[in-house]
Amino acid sequence: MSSYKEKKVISIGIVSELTGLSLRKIRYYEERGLLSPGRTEKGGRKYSFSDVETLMKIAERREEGVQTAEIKKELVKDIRRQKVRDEMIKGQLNAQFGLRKR
Amino acid sequence: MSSYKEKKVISIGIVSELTGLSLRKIRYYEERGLLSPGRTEKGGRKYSFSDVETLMKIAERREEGVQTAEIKKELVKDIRRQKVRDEMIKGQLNAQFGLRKR
DNA sequence: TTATTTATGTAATATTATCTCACATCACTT
DNA sequence: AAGTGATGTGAGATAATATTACATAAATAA
Repeated sequence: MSSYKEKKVISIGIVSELTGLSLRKIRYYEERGLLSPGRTEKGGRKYSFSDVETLMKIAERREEGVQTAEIKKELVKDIRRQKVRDEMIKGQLNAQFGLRKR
Repeated sequence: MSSYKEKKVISIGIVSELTGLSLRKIRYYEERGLLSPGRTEKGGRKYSFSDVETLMKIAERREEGVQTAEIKKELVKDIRRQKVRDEMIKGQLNAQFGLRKR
């Protein structure tokens, strides 16, 4: 949940370096709803490593000519898939350890 | 090695929020050699989550009245211990998988 | 084809963040 | 008493980021 990967702590300049994307693009993808960074009190954007990964996926798909609206759908699907995966893992763990008498 | 935890991507303001330490303190501990953040091209400090954890250790020890010179020694020891642990894990993995014929 | 929309760049201006350096202070330690 | 350690605060300079607007080429739709 609150792993390092999900923590919103990276400023947009660093994200730009990490991804190779321009500030403009990063902000635009947000505008289109493909990701939602956190905000500092004064309005600064804060990204997680997970956001960075999302941006790299976006970049890849954009290079393939896919529009942001389409990419957005894909990302939503990704998230759903991830959720299912999480549930399965939780289920496995539960089956293994959760109900065990001791 | 280059895990999220070690990547230097967090600016000093966010580190301050995360740790509750003043900017002054964070810079001072660096001056005393207790940690070494990365730098951007223009001179901005960049910290990793690992650095943040180190700072929290420092804060704890400072509250206990321990001086920075002493804390520094402790941190060096911590690092050595961590190194030993890493080597052991590497050894285990190697014994399990490394030399196996296939 | 013409009109729209998408995706991006760029410029302007304002605000916020960070840097370094210096000076002050207070609590300890010599 | 003097020195050292730890921190606060202020000044001045530079860098980073925010928002808004205008421009535009390429893709899509009408």
